[in-house]
Amino acid sequence: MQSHDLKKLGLKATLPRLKILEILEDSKLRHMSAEEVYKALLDSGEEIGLATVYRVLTQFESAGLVSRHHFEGGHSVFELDDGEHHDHLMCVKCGKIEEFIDDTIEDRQKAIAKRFEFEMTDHCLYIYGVCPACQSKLK
Amino acid sequence: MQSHDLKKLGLKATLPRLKILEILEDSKLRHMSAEEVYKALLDSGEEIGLATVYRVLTQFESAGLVSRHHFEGGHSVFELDDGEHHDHLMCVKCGKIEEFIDDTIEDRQKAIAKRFEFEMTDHCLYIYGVCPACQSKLK
DNA sequence: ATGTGAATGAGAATCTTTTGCATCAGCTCT
DNA sequence: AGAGCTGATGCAAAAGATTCTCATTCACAT
Ligand SMILES: [Mn+2]
Ligand SMILES: [Mn+2]
Ligand SMILES: [Zn+2]
Ligand SMILES: [Zn+2]
Repeated sequence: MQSHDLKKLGLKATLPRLKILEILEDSKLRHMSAEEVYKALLDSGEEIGLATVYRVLTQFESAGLVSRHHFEGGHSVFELDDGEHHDHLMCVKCGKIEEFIDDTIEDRQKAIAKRFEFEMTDHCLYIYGVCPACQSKLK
Repeated sequence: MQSHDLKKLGLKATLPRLKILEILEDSKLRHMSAEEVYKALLDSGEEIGLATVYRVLTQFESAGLVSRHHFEGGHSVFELDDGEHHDHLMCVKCGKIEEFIDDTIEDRQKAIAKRFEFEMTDHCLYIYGVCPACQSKLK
């Protein structure tokens, strides 16, 4: 992501915005809370306020650059949005997240929205469980 | 729900617990926030603290009497759990909620969990959209 | 009826997210 | 490059949701 990409979206290419994008692109965590982004910025030597992190992430969400999820527990996590929808599978023990898409499920969702005459705007599916690694640990 | 049902679950049949169950059973809202339960209690003349409402709802969740959902926005809403799983369709304009189950989707979810070797513990699907009533209003 | 441990109420505390406001920094136009 | 306008930032305060602390009360087995 380059500064002129931000400008195309009507957002000034400020240092906090560029750094936050950089964190989201480079972090091994694909899904980060605002706090995690904030800490990663500190670790990389940037003094950017937490309020700015929240503001920027929300702006990025509006611009379609990132998507926000509410996993069990309720608070927000963010990930870069490449335009391709996907759903999530999360380990309730260690928090590991797997991503998937299933066209059959996507189709059924559309059919259900149609049946209730809803104009679907969004949807999300979360599967929770215990990942292979955590299953082994429990034994 | 009777007091001996609570006792079976290892919960004393206290007035707050019985009243909260009553609210959940009688309210026309099937999905209520803790705050909404609290207000409903006040309206019905019960002086029950908000902290108790939170505690009791959490206990009921652990006991399997109610289930908790995090719709978009993140905070908790509760509903009586009759043991039958279902998913949700929510209007982003007015908050109206429709419930549904789709066996095809349920099967696909199991298959996905299996593919990733997760032991599935739970899952939830939220479809967001604009309900028929709100579509008309917008015109 | 009594005793004991569990449950409650009130408020303080915590956690996450948002907001107000003074200051600062991109960006556009010389 | 410089000036000015406007939006962006930092900090601290505020807000909203939920949990915790602790003194008091209550449910229920005895
Ligand atoms: Mn993802
Ligand atoms: Mn429901
Ligand atoms: Zn795990
Ligand atoms: Zn509606």
